[in-house]
Amino acid sequence: MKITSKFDPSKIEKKWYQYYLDNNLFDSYVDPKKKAYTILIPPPNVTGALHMGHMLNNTLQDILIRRARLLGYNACWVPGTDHASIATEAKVVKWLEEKGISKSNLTREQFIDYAWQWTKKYGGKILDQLQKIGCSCDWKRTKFTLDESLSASVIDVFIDLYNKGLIYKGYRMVHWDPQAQTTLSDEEVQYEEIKGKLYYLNYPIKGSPKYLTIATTRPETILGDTALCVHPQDRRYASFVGKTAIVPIANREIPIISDSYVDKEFGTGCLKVTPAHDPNDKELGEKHQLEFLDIFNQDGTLNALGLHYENQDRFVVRHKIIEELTKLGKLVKAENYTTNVGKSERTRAIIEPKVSEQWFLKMEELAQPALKAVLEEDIKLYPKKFLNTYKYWMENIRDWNISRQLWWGHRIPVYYYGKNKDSFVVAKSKTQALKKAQEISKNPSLRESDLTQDPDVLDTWFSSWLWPISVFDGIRKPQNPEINYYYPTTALVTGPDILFFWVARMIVSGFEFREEKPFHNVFLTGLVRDHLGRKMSKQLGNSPDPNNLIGTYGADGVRVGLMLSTSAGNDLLFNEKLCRQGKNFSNKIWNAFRLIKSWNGNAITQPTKAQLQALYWFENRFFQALGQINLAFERYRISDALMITYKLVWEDYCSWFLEIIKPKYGAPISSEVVDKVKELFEKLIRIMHPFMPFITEEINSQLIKKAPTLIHATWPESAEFDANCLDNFHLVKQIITGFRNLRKQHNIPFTSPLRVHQIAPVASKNEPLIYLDLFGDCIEKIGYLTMDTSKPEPQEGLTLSVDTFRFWIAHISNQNRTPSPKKNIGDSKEAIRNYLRGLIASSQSDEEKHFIKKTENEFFRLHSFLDSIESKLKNTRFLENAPVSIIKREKEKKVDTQKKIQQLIQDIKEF
RNA sequence: GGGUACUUAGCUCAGUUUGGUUCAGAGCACUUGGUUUACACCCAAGGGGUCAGGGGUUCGAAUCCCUUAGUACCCACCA
Repeated sequence: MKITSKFDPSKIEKKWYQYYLDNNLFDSYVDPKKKAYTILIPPPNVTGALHMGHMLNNTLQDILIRRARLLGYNACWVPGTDHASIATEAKVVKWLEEKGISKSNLTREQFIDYAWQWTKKYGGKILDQLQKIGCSCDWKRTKFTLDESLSASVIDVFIDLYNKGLIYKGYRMVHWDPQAQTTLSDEEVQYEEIKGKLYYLNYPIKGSPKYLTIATTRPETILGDTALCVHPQDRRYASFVGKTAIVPIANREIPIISDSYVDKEFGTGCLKVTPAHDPNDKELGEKHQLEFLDIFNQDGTLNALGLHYENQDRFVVRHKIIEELTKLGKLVKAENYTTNVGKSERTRAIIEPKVSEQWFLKMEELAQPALKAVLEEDIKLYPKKFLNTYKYWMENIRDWNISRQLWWGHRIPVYYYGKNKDSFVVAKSKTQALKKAQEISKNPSLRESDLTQDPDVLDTWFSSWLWPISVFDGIRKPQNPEINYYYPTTALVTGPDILFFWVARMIVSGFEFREEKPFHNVFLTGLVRDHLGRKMSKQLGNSPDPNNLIGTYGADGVRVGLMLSTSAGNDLLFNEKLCRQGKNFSNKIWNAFRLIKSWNGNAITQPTKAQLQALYWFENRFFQALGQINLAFERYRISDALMITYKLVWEDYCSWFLEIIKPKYGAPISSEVVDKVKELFEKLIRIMHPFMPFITEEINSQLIKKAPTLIHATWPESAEFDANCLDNFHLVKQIITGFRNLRKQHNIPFTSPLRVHQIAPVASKNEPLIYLDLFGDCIEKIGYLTMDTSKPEPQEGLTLSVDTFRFWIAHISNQNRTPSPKKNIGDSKEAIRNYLRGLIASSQSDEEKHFIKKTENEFFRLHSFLDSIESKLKNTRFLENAPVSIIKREKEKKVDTQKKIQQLIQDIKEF
């Protein structure tokens, strides 16, 4: 591959992903010798297209799984998709409509057939997209919730729970989605504030000229009214209780009852009761044994009870009925009113509360172990703040409505054999059902054709709550080695929006069917929002296309961009700029690689002191950072781990370390140094690999090849580090930065940029502790800073070469004004001050005086800066803790630094 | 209506468990200077914050307590 300065990720991404697949590198097999690290993908909807939320989730999972692999675990990431009954069925219906086929003209079998066609054609695309961002799933294990084994598990579980008496059939006020024509669970309903009207209507009283006024937001439901209700202590209405009111339009007679449920303050204090269409009214209705009048068809139009409004939509009727009531003089007034209206999460249709017959799962008992496990932190939630919400929900859990009036999904294994609603059996198959039915009904002449299976399917979550068990076929085969090995899984990574839908229920099922938690850790990511804080949605069009992102920034770049902004558990305000940062980082790494690769080390050249020093320092810095990274991973603070890595690589490795190591152009470099530099780089590559699998893999293949691929590599081992050395280097940085700052302030022009070419502190007390050649090629122009601690006596400040000082002056003024005196005026502060005063005294103009004064200030500023760090530096010994081998070589190669400095000073003088 | 959090630099967020050696931090953005031979997708330097407002406890508060304001999420939904 041709090396270019700009890193082009597209080719290597394809190349490496294909290589991984061809060599089955993501596969995992039961291996008792290794510890398992298991992650199950939260199965995306089979209809789904990859969106930013998936990108975030799955990148996190991939980072965890790749790191686990490096740590030597048997890492297993199981992918798969969810059949998502409502969402998929809706899509299939739409697809068929486009083809001119109506669902109502199809038999169930035909429809299911089409649904499978659709699924096979368009479904599961999302898994291909996951491959593009580098997800290292064990693709051979890919599961679908409608797979045979998973479906069979669902049916087994239904039967089991039914036999335990936990599943029952009941009439409930359910959320009815008139568009999808199915019930929804509480969780599938979203409330929205809608501006509507509160209508005040008069109900005549039978046998009296008086009337009662009620307030309602839903006037169309008056046709289903079966009572009026007032508060028992409400004196205004006491005389009405027990009388009969007449429903306008319908002219039906209904009782006037009293119940303390009614709020005297709201509206008129008089409530119309519609038991079939309001959850609270339903309770009132049951309590007072009122009639239930269901006035709606399944599609939200009115039925025969709607009289002349039959077959008209509920919202159309609302307007018409108000017109009619106005004509009849029953409408008192209409106030503007804001009300919360429930909408279907899937179809956005306004929910109709409806009493209907449904299957339920009793939850209270089941929830107990699941509650306990989380409260006792047997299962850990990250971040912890979700614990309270979880607790509250589990303590107030309601029975789970598990039936859905759809075709796409797991059909409820209930078979009716008689006309009576209770004449049913629960069985795995029709054949078995027949046997049972024959036994129970004591009617051996029953035939299969006499059996009708319940038309409903199960809630999608009723299959996905078994996911951790059923992907390893642990429901049907509890002793399956697979499930015993991989279960409980290590971590679950998902969004907090499905904490109850899914996470809580998986915990419940885990304890119920395996008596063991399904996972150790739950990592809840934030929701992905745009940079304005809005949710990403198709309507807003603010969700970037992942494919484009990958194309523009590379998979590694996008991964880094996403991870940079995911502080644990907070929503993520996604900004494409972050991907650019990720891409820039890739490029930086690539160029560091190019630099290192270009070095041809030779055995003759000796390492410089600065190089040895830098090697020693960076190694320690690496281990410091590694410890921090490991800790961040343990706490699931992935973005922290990445940021530490990012700074380690960019700042420490590239900006400081490589700049010190780098020889002057064309100068030789010791092969020993090159080897060590590569070795350190290779360590960095390994810790970067989980974040940026592709670029690291490519570099590994070109540079070191220690392991055939990074899938085979190991995570670097932790080690103690020399904190003292890090402190010392920090000081060196401060000095250098200080000088750069001064240079910048004085706008001193340089023909070449400022670099640190030498940092050569040495061990012996008899040598200058540190000297900095700050200016590389421009050495003759600037000179040196020396800090000479060879003198036993404590010094006043640091020794600064006067020639250096002169040079400063020269440059601060301008090129023409190089000071003439070349005599040594002494290095002490006093001497310099005297010298300056002399200059001021003899200066010709005010301008020059001013200039010198200014220079003096600057000089002493520099001086006090150096003073401030001098005390710290005095006792610093950079090599004190260096490995013996380095010290040895250091001694062998010892240069008389002082001599060298004097030589250089001499050079400057001559200049 | 009930509950849980949150408010720190222009932006996104660490730091609050256990008050004091990270106490005012990071990344990005910004300003200035710079094409050198890894990288301008770059290098170097710099500016920026009464830690939401107010009060209290303390020798000492971003951190603990009270209070006000604002924001987010969860739960329940009143006709």
